[in-house]
Amino acid sequence: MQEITGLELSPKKVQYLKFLLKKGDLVKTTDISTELNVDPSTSTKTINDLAESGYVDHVPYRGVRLTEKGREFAEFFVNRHNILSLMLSHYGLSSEGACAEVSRFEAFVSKEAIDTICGSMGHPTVSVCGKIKHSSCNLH
Amino acid sequence: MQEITGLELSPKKVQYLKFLLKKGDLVKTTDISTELNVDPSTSTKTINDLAESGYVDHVPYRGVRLTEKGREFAEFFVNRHNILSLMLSHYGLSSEGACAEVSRFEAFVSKEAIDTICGSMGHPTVSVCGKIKHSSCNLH
DNA sequence: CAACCTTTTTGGACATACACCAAACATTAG
DNA sequence: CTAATGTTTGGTGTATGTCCAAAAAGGTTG
Repeated sequence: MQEITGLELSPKKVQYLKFLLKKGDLVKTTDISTELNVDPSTSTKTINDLAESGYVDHVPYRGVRLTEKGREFAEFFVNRHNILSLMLSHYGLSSEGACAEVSRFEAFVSKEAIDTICGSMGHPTVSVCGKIKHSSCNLH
Repeated sequence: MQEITGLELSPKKVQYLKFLLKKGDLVKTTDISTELNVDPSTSTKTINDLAESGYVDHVPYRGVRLTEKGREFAEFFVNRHNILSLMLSHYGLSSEGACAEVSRFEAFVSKEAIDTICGSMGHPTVSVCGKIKHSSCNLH
């Protein structure tokens, strides 16, 4: 289990990891390119970056799978998304609006801030976008 | 007065405009490079970009000044920063923590979201980082 | 008012992130 | 085992943002 600052990955790479976690198991690079609306060659290249950094394992022509490290990060990314969406929804944004807004900036919010916000909310278990787990929250 | 989506400028350029508004009047490109910790040649280049897009006027070797358009955007950027900082401070972040956190992601939050949040807060006039004006808030 | 010193800009190079296209390559279906 | 399909490689391009070295402009002072 490694330190997560929350600022390790670019917005696009965060999207990749969240999608990989949602799909689970072995995912085709083509599924990713379809989901994220990019050329298949783009997703292959990005996946190779993520593999080099140890977030995924890539078996060429076969598919991609999160590593243990990748899974931990992906779970944090999903929680971060959900906590931020819940927060925005408290200020009058619709579920969809909050979700869309958060998707643009979530990659730049630190884990430290998320833990603080999460604690301040009383560690909610449900957001407007999905459920929230607290295994990685440092403020128990 | 033109439409502002809030997503027009990159994080760095938002910083430039906020600094220019704070300093007011004619600002040396060297002051900017000192403030933002970049090489003077970097600030000159970025200022030229902003001048091409109509946010500033640049008189070479003399200084930089916000245009009317630039001033409107800069005021929105400052308000956005302050509203988001106030929001985060409601969830347990310190003034400095909220301010630092917001500085990283503010460029990706839309004016539409800010107006909604601002309205939901009852149009506060004071934040943890400075005062808030409401001239540009669409939900008066 | 000319030479010098300082400030600012220009030009060139580089890094990161992201994207696409065309061609090569592997897998799978028939 | 060949053809169609799916995937990767290599090449290129755009947008940001960065620095360094050299040129240019501005300011200062004998």
